[in-house]
Amino acid sequence: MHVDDNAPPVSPHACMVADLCRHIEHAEPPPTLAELAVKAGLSPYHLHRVFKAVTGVTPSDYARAHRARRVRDALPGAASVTQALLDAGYASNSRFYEESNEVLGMTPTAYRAGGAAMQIRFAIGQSSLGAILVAQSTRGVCAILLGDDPDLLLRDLQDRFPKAHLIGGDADFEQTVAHVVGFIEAPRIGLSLPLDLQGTAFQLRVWQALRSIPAGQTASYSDVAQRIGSPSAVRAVASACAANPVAVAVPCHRVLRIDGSISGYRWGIERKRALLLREAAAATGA
DNA sequence: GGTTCTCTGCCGC
DNA sequence: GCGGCAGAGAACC
Repeated sequence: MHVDDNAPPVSPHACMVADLCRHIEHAEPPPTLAELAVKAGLSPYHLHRVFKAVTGVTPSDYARAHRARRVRDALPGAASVTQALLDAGYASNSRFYEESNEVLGMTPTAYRAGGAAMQIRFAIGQSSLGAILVAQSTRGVCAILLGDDPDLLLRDLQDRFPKAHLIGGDADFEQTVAHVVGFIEAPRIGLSLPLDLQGTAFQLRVWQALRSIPAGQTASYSDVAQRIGSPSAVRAVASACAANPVAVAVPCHRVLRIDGSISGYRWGIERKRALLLREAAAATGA
């Protein structure tokens, strides 16, 4: 997938951390910090910091998130809830139920019943920035995608929600799209629709921070990293921006390089430039 | 309730 | 860039 127009070069650290992530995913009891340190050839202290700087989360957070993902994947097809969570690596039933609300946003049984067949309405329209796809789950807007080719936008939506039941061409929903297009043309008015954002804990923190940047203002990636309390996680912030599923509603276009130059944009750098120009004009004029 | 592991601020090389 | 300590907190038994 095309994520960043000019992604920074991959550092040796990033490669090493990527290896460790794969190791965490495959090891059966999750590896301890000390074990990971041996594998990386670093001290546990330093490894911990490096890992967090690259990914934005600690190794144990990463392991927890991966375990949670495994349950989510296993739950819909599992023989029982208990079987699914034991398979995913939870030691016991009670351990999982303690955090199930955080992991699933609902009880495990409800998730198993309804989560897999999540219904998503979508429509594709045109805005001054080109083609736009808006999608909405029962909880809120879950995707706003921009591009040149409507077919590619639809394929992107399918990739993001492979198990969902996608419903297009709904007349009622066209109104919602018109609403979102209006918001794209004038972001300052705000989007009065609820968002349904799915992401890792770290991504959600970043997206929340982005939403606090008002139209007409910008921030650097390290500003955002500081704002969420992980000042060294600059690269991870950039990745989270690139993973933003709702263009403009989570204003990742307001994040610039530290020297103020425009860095990459998931939906094309020209769109980022256009959005920023428009917002700056609205801020000074009128 | 004690132990072990995790996490972070601070410092030294 | 890297290692290590101190001390607090969470997880585990």
